[in-house]
Amino acid sequence: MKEKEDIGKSESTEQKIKEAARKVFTSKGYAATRTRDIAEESGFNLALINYYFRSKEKLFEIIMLDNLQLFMGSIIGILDEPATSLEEKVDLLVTYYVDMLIVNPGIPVFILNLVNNNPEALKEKLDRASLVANSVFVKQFQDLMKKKGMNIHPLHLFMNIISLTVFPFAAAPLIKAKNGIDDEGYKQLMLERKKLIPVWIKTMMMV
Amino acid sequence: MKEKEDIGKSESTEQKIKEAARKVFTSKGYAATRTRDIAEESGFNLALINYYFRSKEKLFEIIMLDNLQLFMGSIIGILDEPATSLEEKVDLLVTYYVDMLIVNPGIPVFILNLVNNNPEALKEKLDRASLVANSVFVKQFQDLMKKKGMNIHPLHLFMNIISLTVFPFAAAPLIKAKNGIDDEGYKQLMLERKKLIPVWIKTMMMV
DNA sequence: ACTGATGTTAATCATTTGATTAAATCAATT
DNA sequence: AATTGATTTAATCAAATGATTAACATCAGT
Repeated sequence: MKEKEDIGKSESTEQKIKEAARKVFTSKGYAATRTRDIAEESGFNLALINYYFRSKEKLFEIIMLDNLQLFMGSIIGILDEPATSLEEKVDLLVTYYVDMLIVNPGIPVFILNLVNNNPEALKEKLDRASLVANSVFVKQFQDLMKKKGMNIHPLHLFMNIISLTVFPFAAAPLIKAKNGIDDEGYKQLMLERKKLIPVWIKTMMMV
Repeated sequence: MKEKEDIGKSESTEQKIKEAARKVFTSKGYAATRTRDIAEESGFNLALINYYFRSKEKLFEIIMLDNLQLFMGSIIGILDEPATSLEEKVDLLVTYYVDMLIVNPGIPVFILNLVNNNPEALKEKLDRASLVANSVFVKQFQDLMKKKGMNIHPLHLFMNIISLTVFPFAAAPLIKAKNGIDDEGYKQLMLERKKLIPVWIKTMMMV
């Protein structure tokens, strides 16, 4: 039969095209990438990308799901784990994002574009999990708030963690340019933040 | 090619086209907007946008400069003011951004795209001011650090303020969708943050 | 070697899209 | 009313772009 899902198959070409697509789509977004860009980046002919993937849109969908998984896939697992403390969860979140974004710096802007221009396309992709609202993470934070006699919306805590961690990657080119910092220097700043952000979060929200 | 720079001329139409362009460019970005979109949004014919502005690119440049001004124009003035204290500067920054972004929620993603896809186009626009590095703001923070016996890079302070303030606007559609919050509810959250962020910043960085 | 399936390419098509042109309309001035 | 210049439009062009086609190449199984 056909069976393309077999074993080694043509891993090579299809994978190379997908890699090229990932690179171009992630850095330039859907509208600005030409299928010819992907062809060139992959080193193959234009028609090949339509041979393996049916269309530009289909190929984009695949890359989009990959990137979504990268950006949101690990959150639920961390937030809903009963065995870790609130502080450990903060550490895990920040560590995951910093390490992942150092390797994939284009993800934040890609996701933000997606979210702002394709709100309906996202709905189906992420409505299955209530995520933050009913998580162990939120319960732990609410317990802490009660104990401390404070009253901060859990969403603020979550927003603060993600903001402090993700935004500096999204704005990296601007901050680097205006402060004359090179790639390596900026990476060091981000690694510094990996240690600092959990401390800051604890200081600011948990007294 | 006569004198179009004359007097009152047709304020109306030109301004309407610019408004339409601002709206479409800001929400969809350069590549995804068709000049026909702008024509439709403005209610005028396609050819009009080329009659008033020479080309799509020229028109975009104008909108881009407006948005850049909106996003960065007020920072220097705040950071370099000798008459305000460090804490007052934090208040002013957060207040400016929250109020401005409630009215212009599309600005952050627009700027982030610009910065990530047109790094060279930005260079000339913002190299004239060292901005953060030599500002009164940084000096005041360094004085504080010395007094407290601490040692945090001033860039972290600046990043933290902007991250906490701006990111929740960039990610708004995602956060709203996942938490079932409507526009008005989200606006209230942001107004809450306007008060909270300065408190948090002081707590986390100034002990 | 032959055959058929799979992989790859150059050439081409149809549509979209930024831009131009020429004509029509309008407003102010004579 | 006629003239003139500014504004606005419909029609069209040329280039870019996503997709298709048809021919060619490669290779596994016979």
